[in-house]
Amino acid sequence: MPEISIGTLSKRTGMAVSAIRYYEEIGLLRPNRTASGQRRFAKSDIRRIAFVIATQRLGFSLPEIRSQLALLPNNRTPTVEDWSVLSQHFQAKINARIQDLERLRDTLDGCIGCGCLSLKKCALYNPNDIAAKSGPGPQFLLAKKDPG
Amino acid sequence: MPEISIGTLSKRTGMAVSAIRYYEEIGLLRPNRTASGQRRFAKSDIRRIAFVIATQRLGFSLPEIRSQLALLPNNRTPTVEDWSVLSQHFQAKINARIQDLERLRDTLDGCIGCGCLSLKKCALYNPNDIAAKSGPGPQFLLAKKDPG
DNA sequence: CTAATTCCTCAAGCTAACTTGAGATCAAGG
DNA sequence: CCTTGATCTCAAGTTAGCTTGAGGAATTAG
Repeated sequence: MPEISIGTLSKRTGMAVSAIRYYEEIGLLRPNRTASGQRRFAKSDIRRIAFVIATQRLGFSLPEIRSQLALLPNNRTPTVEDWSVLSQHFQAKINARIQDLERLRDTLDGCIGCGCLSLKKCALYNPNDIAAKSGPGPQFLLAKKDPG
Repeated sequence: MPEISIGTLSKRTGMAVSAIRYYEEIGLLRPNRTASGQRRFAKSDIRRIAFVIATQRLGFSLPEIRSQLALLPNNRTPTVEDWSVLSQHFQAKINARIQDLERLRDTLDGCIGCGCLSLKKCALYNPNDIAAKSGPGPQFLLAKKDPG
């Protein structure tokens, strides 16, 4: 059996069936269909979902991830080489994000701690100082810890 | 006049009036009221909102931020010293987050790039390697966090 | 063959962090 | 005094990333 059912894919990845169907809906996955209409996924979709999980945890949105996955060849099963290319992309993004945080950390004391919370000059409110990610809500969807 | 209106607060912080009202609703701000019911904010609420904006950009949720702001004295206007305490708290959290990202970056090549995307041993999917997050993503796979 | 399981679609619901709109009141300027 | 603009409350809408439920069909185990 070269192709797997949605339930199998769900068990292999830990991703809920409903989520997988949603991923198809937004174009992250493109399964085949049996004559009766059931989805049949390639085994390489396991890795595809794994990649989605991983990069989501890094704070990337599904549209962003989709555009990255679009770099994979769609006429054949992606090779290790193919995945490596995507890896490079995200390495760069992680590095940029680390630098943002470091700069932020270095200016925090001289910003929140001092009297400079004037909203004019403070580095914390200057959009250029932090990776400009569009959209409402929290800009950094990084791992969150306890509310302390 | 020692106290300011919601419109003034909005202009000073760049925060929408509707957002300020929402912040009151969830307990981030506790303005007084005039006899006719209009909100009157302390000038120190400008800094309070500034703090919310800054820490939100770091990826903290409003409940988390509220729990931090609760450390401020509520019987008097917070001093630079008071704010500095909060600053320390967030410095530690930023450092932890930077470390998470660095570990992630260091394992990414040996994870996405290689053949280890087996979901079993890969560091990217090991919850212990990354602080559990809330929000988007498969819920059961990612441990729920305390809601502040 | 029957029963249990899995799968299908479509619609609606959920959470966070707000925004928008309706309808009414309040405050300030001329 | 009257008009304009600011403010009020309350309800519903928005976006992302899903989950849940209804109602029905297909597949699999016994």
